[in-house]
Amino acid sequence: MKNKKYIKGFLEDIVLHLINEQDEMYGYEITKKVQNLTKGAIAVSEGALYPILHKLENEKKLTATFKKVDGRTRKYYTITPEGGKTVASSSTELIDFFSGMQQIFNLKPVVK
Amino acid sequence: MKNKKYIKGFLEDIVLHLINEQDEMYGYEITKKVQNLTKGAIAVSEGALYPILHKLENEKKLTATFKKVDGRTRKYYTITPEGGKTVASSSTELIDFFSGMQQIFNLKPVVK
DNA sequence: TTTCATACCTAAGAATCAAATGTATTATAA
DNA sequence: TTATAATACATTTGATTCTTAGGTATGAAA
Repeated sequence: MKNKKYIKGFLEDIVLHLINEQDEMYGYEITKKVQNLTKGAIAVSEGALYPILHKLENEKKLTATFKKVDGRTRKYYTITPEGGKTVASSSTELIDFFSGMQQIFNLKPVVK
Repeated sequence: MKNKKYIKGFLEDIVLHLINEQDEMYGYEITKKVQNLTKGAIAVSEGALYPILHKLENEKKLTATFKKVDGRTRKYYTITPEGGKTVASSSTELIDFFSGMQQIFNLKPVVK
Protein backbone atom coordinates (compact mmCIF):
# COMPACT_ATOMS: atom_id res chain seq x y z
CA MET A 1 0.00 0.00 0.00
CA LYS A 2 1.78 3.10 -1.26
CA ASN A 3 0.79 6.72 -1.40
CA LYS A 4 0.52 6.80 2.33
CA LYS A 5 2.56 9.93 2.68
CA TYR A 6 0.72 11.83 -0.01
CA ILE A 7 -2.52 11.94 1.92
CA LYS A 8 -1.05 14.23 4.53
CA GLY A 9 -3.02 17.43 4.65
CA PHE A 10 -5.87 16.17 2.49
CA LEU A 11 -7.70 13.96 4.89
CA GLU A 12 -9.86 16.65 6.41
CA ASP A 13 -10.84 17.92 2.98
CA ILE A 14 -11.67 14.46 1.76
CA VAL A 15 -13.89 13.79 4.75
CA LEU A 16 -15.76 17.07 4.46
CA HIS A 17 -16.15 16.75 0.73
CA LEU A 18 -17.57 13.24 0.83
CA ILE A 19 -20.01 13.96 3.63
CA ASN A 20 -21.06 17.13 1.88
CA GLU A 21 -21.87 15.17 -1.25
CA GLN A 22 -23.67 12.28 0.38
CA ASP A 23 -25.66 14.15 3.01
CA GLU A 24 -24.77 11.63 5.67
CA MET A 25 -22.02 9.12 6.15
CA TYR A 26 -20.46 7.08 8.93
CA GLY A 27 -16.78 6.56 9.54
CA TYR A 28 -16.34 3.05 8.30
CA GLU A 29 -18.31 3.94 5.20
CA ILE A 30 -15.83 6.70 4.41
CA THR A 31 -12.87 4.33 4.48
CA LYS A 32 -14.63 1.99 2.07
CA LYS A 33 -15.83 4.78 -0.16
CA VAL A 34 -12.31 6.10 -0.62
CA GLN A 35 -11.01 2.63 -1.36
CA ASN A 36 -13.65 2.07 -4.01
CA LEU A 37 -13.40 5.49 -5.62
CA THR A 38 -9.63 5.28 -5.88
CA LYS A 39 -9.38 1.56 -6.60
CA GLY A 40 -7.14 1.14 -3.60
CA ALA A 41 -4.74 3.90 -4.59
CA ILE A 42 -5.66 5.95 -1.52
CA ALA A 43 -6.37 4.47 1.89
CA VAL A 44 -7.77 6.27 4.89
CA SER A 45 -6.61 4.70 8.13
CA GLU A 46 -9.07 4.59 10.99
CA GLY A 47 -6.45 5.89 13.37
CA ALA A 48 -6.42 9.09 11.37
CA LEU A 49 -10.07 9.21 10.42
CA TYR A 50 -11.82 9.02 13.78
CA PRO A 51 -9.83 11.76 15.47
CA ILE A 52 -10.57 14.00 12.49
CA LEU A 53 -14.28 13.25 12.64
CA HIS A 54 -14.29 14.13 16.33
CA LYS A 55 -12.36 17.30 15.70
CA LEU A 56 -14.75 18.41 12.95
CA GLU A 57 -17.70 17.63 15.18
CA ASN A 58 -16.08 19.68 17.91
CA GLU A 59 -15.61 22.57 15.53
CA LYS A 60 -19.30 22.37 14.61
CA LYS A 61 -18.51 21.57 11.01
CA LEU A 62 -20.20 18.22 11.37
CA THR A 63 -23.05 16.98 13.52
CA ALA A 64 -23.53 13.35 14.41
CA THR A 65 -26.29 10.96 15.44
CA PHE A 66 -26.06 7.32 16.36
CA LYS A 67 -28.25 4.84 14.54
CA LYS A 68 -28.57 1.13 15.04
CA VAL A 69 -28.59 -0.79 11.78
CA ASP A 70 -28.72 -4.59 11.74
CA GLY A 71 -27.61 -4.72 15.33
CA ARG A 72 -24.60 -2.53 14.68
CA THR A 73 -24.26 1.01 15.89
CA ARG A 74 -23.23 3.53 13.31
CA LYS A 75 -22.40 7.15 13.93
CA TYR A 76 -23.80 9.17 11.07
CA TYR A 77 -22.24 12.52 10.29
CA THR A 78 -23.92 15.40 8.52
CA ILE A 79 -22.38 18.65 7.39
CA THR A 80 -23.34 21.95 9.03
CA PRO A 81 -23.58 25.36 7.33
CA GLU A 82 -20.25 26.13 8.97
CA GLY A 83 -18.81 22.98 7.44
CA GLY A 84 -20.25 23.95 4.10
CA LYS A 85 -18.26 27.16 4.12
CA THR A 86 -15.09 25.24 4.81
CA VAL A 87 -15.81 22.89 1.92
CA ALA A 88 -16.28 25.81 -0.44
CA SER A 89 -13.15 27.69 0.53
CA SER A 90 -10.89 24.69 0.74
CA SER A 91 -12.13 23.58 -2.63
CA THR A 92 -10.56 26.59 -4.34
CA GLU A 93 -7.37 26.08 -2.38
CA LEU A 94 -7.24 22.49 -3.53
CA ILE A 95 -7.68 23.50 -7.13
CA ASP A 96 -4.90 26.06 -6.83
CA PHE A 97 -2.63 23.48 -5.32
CA PHE A 98 -3.37 20.90 -7.98
CA SER A 99 -2.88 23.44 -10.73
CA GLY A 100 0.46 24.26 -9.19
CA MET A 101 1.44 20.63 -9.05
CA GLN A 102 0.56 20.24 -12.69
CA GLN A 103 2.82 23.11 -13.58
CA ILE A 104 5.65 21.54 -11.65
CA PHE A 105 5.17 18.05 -13.02
CA ASN A 106 3.84 19.25 -16.34
CA LEU A 107 0.77 17.11 -16.41
CA LYS A 108 -2.39 18.01 -18.23
CA PRO A 109 -4.77 20.49 -16.63
CA VAL A 110 -7.14 19.15 -14.00
CA VAL A 111 -9.71 21.82 -13.75
CA LYS A 112 -10.72 24.34 -16.23
CA MET B 1 0.03 32.15 1.86
CA LYS B 2 -2.25 29.16 1.81
CA ASN B 3 -1.76 25.58 0.68
CA LYS B 4 0.99 25.16 3.18
CA LYS B 5 -0.35 21.96 4.56
CA TYR B 6 -0.91 20.36 1.17
CA ILE B 7 2.74 20.20 0.29
CA LYS B 8 3.41 17.61 2.96
CA GLY B 9 4.72 14.48 1.36
CA PHE B 10 5.40 16.05 -2.02
CA LEU B 11 8.48 18.09 -1.30
CA GLU B 12 10.98 15.36 -1.98
CA ASP B 13 9.25 14.48 -5.24
CA ILE B 14 9.18 18.09 -6.33
CA VAL B 15 12.87 18.54 -5.65
CA LEU B 16 13.89 15.38 -7.47
CA HIS B 17 11.61 16.09 -10.40
CA LEU B 18 12.87 19.64 -10.94
CA ILE B 19 16.53 18.73 -10.69
CA ASN B 20 15.94 15.80 -12.99
CA GLU B 21 14.45 18.11 -15.58
CA GLN B 22 16.98 20.88 -15.37
CA ASP B 23 20.16 18.82 -15.04
CA GLU B 24 21.48 21.02 -12.26
CA MET B 25 19.91 23.37 -9.76
CA TYR B 26 20.81 25.05 -6.50
CA GLY B 27 18.56 25.34 -3.47
CA TYR B 28 17.54 28.94 -3.69
CA GLU B 29 16.81 28.45 -7.36
CA ILE B 30 14.35 25.70 -6.50
CA THR B 31 12.36 27.91 -4.17
CA LYS B 32 12.07 30.56 -6.87
CA LYS B 33 11.28 28.06 -9.59
CA VAL B 34 8.37 26.65 -7.61
CA GLN B 35 7.06 30.14 -6.92
CA ASN B 36 7.17 31.06 -10.57
CA LEU B 37 5.74 27.82 -11.91
CA THR B 38 2.84 27.90 -9.47
CA LYS B 39 2.33 31.66 -9.43
CA GLY B 40 2.80 31.67 -5.71
CA ALA B 41 0.27 28.94 -5.03
CA ILE B 42 2.96 26.65 -3.68
CA ALA B 43 5.88 27.78 -1.58
CA VAL B 44 8.90 25.75 -0.58
CA SER B 45 10.35 26.95 2.70
CA GLU B 46 14.09 26.86 3.12
CA GLY B 47 13.77 25.22 6.49
CA ALA B 48 12.26 22.24 4.75
CA LEU B 49 14.23 22.37 1.53
CA TYR B 50 17.82 22.28 2.74
CA PRO B 51 17.43 19.31 5.04
CA ILE B 52 15.80 17.40 2.19
CA LEU B 53 18.61 18.27 -0.21
CA HIS B 54 21.13 17.03 2.34
CA LYS B 55 19.16 13.88 2.90
CA LEU B 56 18.95 13.15 -0.84
CA GLU B 57 22.65 13.81 -1.19
CA ASN B 58 23.26 11.42 1.67
CA GLU B 59 21.17 8.79 0.00
CA LYS B 60 23.21 9.22 -3.20
CA LYS B 61 20.19 10.35 -5.15
CA LEU B 62 21.81 13.71 -5.71
CA THR B 63 25.40 14.82 -6.00
CA ALA B 64 26.51 18.35 -5.33
CA THR B 65 29.33 20.72 -6.25
CA PHE B 66 29.96 24.26 -5.07
CA LYS B 67 30.40 26.97 -7.64
CA LYS B 68 31.10 30.63 -7.15
CA VAL B 69 28.94 32.87 -9.30
CA ASP B 70 29.11 36.66 -9.01
CA GLY B 71 30.83 36.37 -5.68
CA ARG B 72 28.14 34.14 -4.27
CA THR B 73 28.61 30.49 -3.51
CA ARG B 74 25.99 28.19 -4.92
CA LYS B 75 25.65 24.52 -4.27
CA TYR B 76 24.60 22.87 -7.49
CA TYR B 77 22.79 19.57 -7.30
CA THR B 78 22.65 16.94 -10.03
CA ILE B 79 20.62 13.77 -10.11
CA THR B 80 22.30 10.35 -9.94
CA PRO B 81 21.17 7.15 -11.68
CA GLU B 82 19.87 6.09 -8.28
CA GLY B 83 17.87 9.31 -8.06
CA GLY B 84 16.59 8.75 -11.56
CA LYS B 85 15.04 5.48 -10.50
CA THR B 86 13.28 7.18 -7.63
CA VAL B 87 11.93 9.85 -9.96
CA ALA B 88 10.52 7.22 -12.29
CA SER B 89 8.84 5.12 -9.64
CA SER B 90 7.47 8.00 -7.62
CA SER B 91 6.09 9.49 -10.79
CA THR B 92 3.67 6.60 -11.26
CA GLU B 93 2.72 6.78 -7.60
CA LEU B 94 1.98 10.46 -7.96
CA ILE B 95 -0.21 9.84 -10.97
CA ASP B 96 -2.12 7.15 -9.11
CA PHE B 97 -2.62 9.47 -6.20
CA PHE B 98 -3.83 12.34 -8.33
CA SER B 99 -6.16 10.08 -10.26
CA GLY B 100 -7.56 8.97 -6.94
CA MET B 101 -8.04 12.52 -5.78
CA GLN B 102 -9.89 13.31 -8.97
CA GLN B 103 -12.24 10.47 -8.35
CA ILE B 104 -12.90 11.70 -4.84
CA PHE B 105 -13.39 15.32 -5.80
CA ASN B 106 -14.73 14.53 -9.26
CA LEU B 107 -12.45 16.78 -11.18
CA LYS B 108 -11.37 16.24 -14.74
CA PRO B 109 -8.65 13.72 -15.47
CA VAL B 110 -5.06 14.88 -15.05
CA VAL B 111 -3.06 12.38 -16.97
CA LYS B 112 -3.88 10.45 -20.01
C1' DT C 1 -16.43 -22.22 16.28
C1' DT C 2 -13.38 -19.66 14.36
C1' DT C 3 -12.49 -16.27 11.19
C1' DC C 4 -13.77 -12.36 8.51
C1' DA C 5 -16.27 -8.13 7.88
C1' DT C 6 -18.42 -4.49 10.10
C1' DA C 7 -18.15 -0.61 13.32
C1' DC C 8 -16.50 2.15 16.86
C1' DC C 9 -12.33 4.00 19.41
C1' DT C 10 -7.47 5.53 21.59
C1' DA C 11 -2.45 5.90 22.52
C1' DA C 12 2.39 6.27 21.27
C1' DG C 13 5.53 7.42 18.20
C1' DA C 14 7.45 8.82 13.54
C1' DA C 15 7.66 11.82 9.90
C1' DT C 16 7.41 16.08 7.83
C1' DC C 17 7.17 20.66 7.48
C1' DA C 18 6.83 26.03 9.12
C1' DA C 19 8.79 29.60 11.61
C1' DA C 20 12.47 31.64 13.36
C1' DT C 21 17.02 32.60 13.37
C1' DG C 22 21.77 33.03 11.82
C1' DT C 23 25.74 34.18 8.51
C1' DA C 24 27.54 36.43 4.41
C1' DT C 25 27.54 38.82 -0.07
C1' DT C 26 25.74 41.94 -3.67
C1' DA C 27 22.53 45.23 -5.52
C1' DT C 28 19.39 48.84 -4.98
C1' DA C 29 17.31 52.75 -2.99
C1' DA C 30 17.13 56.68 0.03
C1' DT D 1 26.65 56.29 2.17
C1' DT D 2 24.07 53.67 4.38
C1' DA D 3 20.26 51.02 5.03
C1' DT D 4 17.38 47.63 3.02
C1' DA D 5 16.23 44.03 -0.10
C1' DA D 6 17.63 40.09 -2.65
C1' DT D 7 20.61 36.29 -3.05
C1' DA D 8 22.42 32.00 -0.96
C1' DC D 9 23.63 28.86 2.39
C1' DA D 10 22.30 26.54 6.89
C1' DT D 11 20.21 24.78 11.67
C1' DT D 12 16.94 24.35 15.51
C1' DT D 13 12.52 24.05 17.77
C1' DG D 14 8.13 22.91 17.78
C1' DA D 15 3.48 21.86 15.73
C1' DT D 16 0.80 19.16 12.96
C1' DT D 17 -0.58 15.08 10.99
C1' DC D 18 -0.55 10.78 10.13
C1' DT D 19 0.83 5.37 10.88
C1' DT D 20 1.08 1.53 13.67
C1' DA D 21 -0.75 -1.03 16.90
C1' DG D 22 -3.86 -2.09 19.90
C1' DG D 23 -8.67 -2.63 22.02
C1' DT D 24 -14.01 -3.70 22.16
C1' DA D 25 -18.17 -5.65 20.18
C1' DT D 26 -21.58 -7.60 16.78
C1' DG D 27 -23.05 -10.44 12.81
C1' DA D 28 -22.15 -13.48 8.94
C1' DA D 29 -19.80 -17.11 6.70
C1' DA D 30 -16.84 -21.13 6.58
